[in-house]
Amino acid sequence: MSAALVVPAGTTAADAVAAAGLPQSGPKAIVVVRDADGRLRDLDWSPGQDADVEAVAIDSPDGLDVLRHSAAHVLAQAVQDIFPEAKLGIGPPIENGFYYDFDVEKPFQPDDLAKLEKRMQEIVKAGQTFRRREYASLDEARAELAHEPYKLELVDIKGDVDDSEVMEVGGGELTHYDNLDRDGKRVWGDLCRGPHLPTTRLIPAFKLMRSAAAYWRGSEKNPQLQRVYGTAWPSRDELKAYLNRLAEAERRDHRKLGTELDLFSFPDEIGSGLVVFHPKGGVIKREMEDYVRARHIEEGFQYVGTPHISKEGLFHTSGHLPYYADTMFPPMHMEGADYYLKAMNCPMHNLIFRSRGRSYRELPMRLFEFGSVYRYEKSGVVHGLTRVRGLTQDDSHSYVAPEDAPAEIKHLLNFVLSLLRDFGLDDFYLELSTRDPKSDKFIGTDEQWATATEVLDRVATETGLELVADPGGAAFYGPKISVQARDAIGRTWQMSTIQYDFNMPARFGLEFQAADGSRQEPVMIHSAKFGSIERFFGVLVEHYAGAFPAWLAPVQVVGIPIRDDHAGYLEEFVARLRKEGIRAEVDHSTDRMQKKIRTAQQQKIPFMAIAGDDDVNGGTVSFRYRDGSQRNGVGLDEAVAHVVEVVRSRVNTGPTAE
RNA sequence: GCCCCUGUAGCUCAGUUGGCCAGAGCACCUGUCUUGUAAACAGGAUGUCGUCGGUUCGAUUCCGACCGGGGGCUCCA
Repeated sequence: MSAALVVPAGTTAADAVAAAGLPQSGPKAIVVVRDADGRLRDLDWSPGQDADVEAVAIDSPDGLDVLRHSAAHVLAQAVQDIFPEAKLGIGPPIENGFYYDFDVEKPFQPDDLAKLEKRMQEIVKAGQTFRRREYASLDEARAELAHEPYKLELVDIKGDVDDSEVMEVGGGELTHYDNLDRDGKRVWGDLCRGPHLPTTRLIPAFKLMRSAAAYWRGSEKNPQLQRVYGTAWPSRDELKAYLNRLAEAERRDHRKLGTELDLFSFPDEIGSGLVVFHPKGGVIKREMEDYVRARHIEEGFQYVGTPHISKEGLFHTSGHLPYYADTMFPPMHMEGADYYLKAMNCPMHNLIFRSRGRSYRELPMRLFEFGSVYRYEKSGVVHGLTRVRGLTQDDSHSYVAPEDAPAEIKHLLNFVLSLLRDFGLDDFYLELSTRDPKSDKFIGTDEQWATATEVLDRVATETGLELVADPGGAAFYGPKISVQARDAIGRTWQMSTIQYDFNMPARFGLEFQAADGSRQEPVMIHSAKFGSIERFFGVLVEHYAGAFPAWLAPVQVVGIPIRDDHAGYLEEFVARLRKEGIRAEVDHSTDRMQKKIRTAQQQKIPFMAIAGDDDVNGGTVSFRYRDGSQRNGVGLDEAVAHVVEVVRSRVNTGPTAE
């Protein structure tokens, strides 16, 4: 981990690290130190007076950033070696790796990456030293960087880019890092605030991953640069482990599993981002919906239904149209009116609330439906089930008296967490999205935002879950809490959202009659539990790698006869299961039994029920589970009860004989 | 929307430096075999090589546009 050190005046941090006997190479190497002000310093830093510092190892979060940013420099050097005309953009560390942006004549091709990687290996092997150098003045920097237009731009705006992504400038001074070869000759250099590894040789394992275009400084008004992504790790084993994680994620890809398990497809004839569910996917989707619908009703929601299109006036009233017209499908003209496909359900629920006078006795009023909405997502962002153009929201709106809003939000938050747990996700954190006071995108008064944000913050904090701030991430009409869930391999997905809305009730003129006879405006709380059924479906496919819990599995039991003449016996068993609502079938294909087992394994069916002469004679079946474990010779009554028990319990693990 | 890559059988993928009938494995169909826990054997059918246009004696191959897919950027009520 980290160790406290003193760097005596006039000596270097490296001297102190060596004197303390800390590792200077290997997977725990100390690569920089943190000074008393929390600032990271290179190992060749030499303080003017004795300094207390903390040694930072390459495998710590800061150490990894230093490693990866140094690898980005090596990449940039390799690019300018091979493509001397390339102009440098920025090259920060990111999660698990780094990137560097370049302005080049021709975009990089896959073989270019191989060449660059090879050149990087040479640079790493050469053991170049990174050396910090401070510019005496802005003009000196400008003169030296005259041939690097993007760097020049950073020098000129250095005041307002002091953030984690722009490593080039910041910290109140302007510095440069030179790469020196073993003879001390300068071979390359880059504007950079640092810090860096002492030498390139401390980059133990890296790999270039891909290239892609990226807008300069993140704005689509700017030119696109070519970005090269790479990854770097303190050891070869960690690199290998990271690549294995990526391979595992690829194996779980819901688009691939969706085809293999015959769950859904995106027919070209329908259009990009529009999914059709096949029978097996339909079973899972229906189980999800049935369960969620039942749970909503238990929790006091009323199931409603609304159409897919509406005249445009409704979306003017709601305020959506001015903000989101370009992400809605264009209108259809009919009978002198413009009809829009709906992109959100709340306006229609408001109309249900407003359809007659409401009493305080009806509150909280909770309207819920699976509402199909259509959004014209840009062509470049449509992605499997996680980003589609037609989706079904499990959308609810709670109308409450303002003083009851905190209790309602708490109720909703507990509800969504319990629902997610029911589906096997149980590792969460919360995000609180608030408005950006500098943006004019948000409507409502400061007081309204303050009240709403305070309520959400308080309720979120009370859950005891980790709470992450997301400034500027709010919807235009109010702040929101979102629930982020970690899946089986540690990736996080934004699932549920809960939004406090003080705006739409006023726009729709919603009111209820209070106990004292006065008319009052309710607060509206939007909540989606899964966000979209399609997206949650995709997340579940990846979370379970296609091996759904028994209660969700499209086929729960497959009967496998040893010989054809055992099939009739299994048909009787399967008929008993079906009577209990179990999705069971017998494999009547001409394959041999081993092949049928293989097929059932590949289809990830939870229960295989095998029967041959022994089982028929004994009045039993033999279970083989998805994990390969077996329970042989189980009596038919017990076998039926066993399957029914596992399915009805909705357990999300197993089944197994273990 | 922008940049790059990509589109050959239901799936995974070869292939054609422009030329007779375009290939493999799996899946599918037929037959033989009748089998105790992840692939029996033999035979068979399968494609307007994404679409439209251009170049050419000739295009699945080269060029262009469009459509779909992938990776990013931007965006995400």
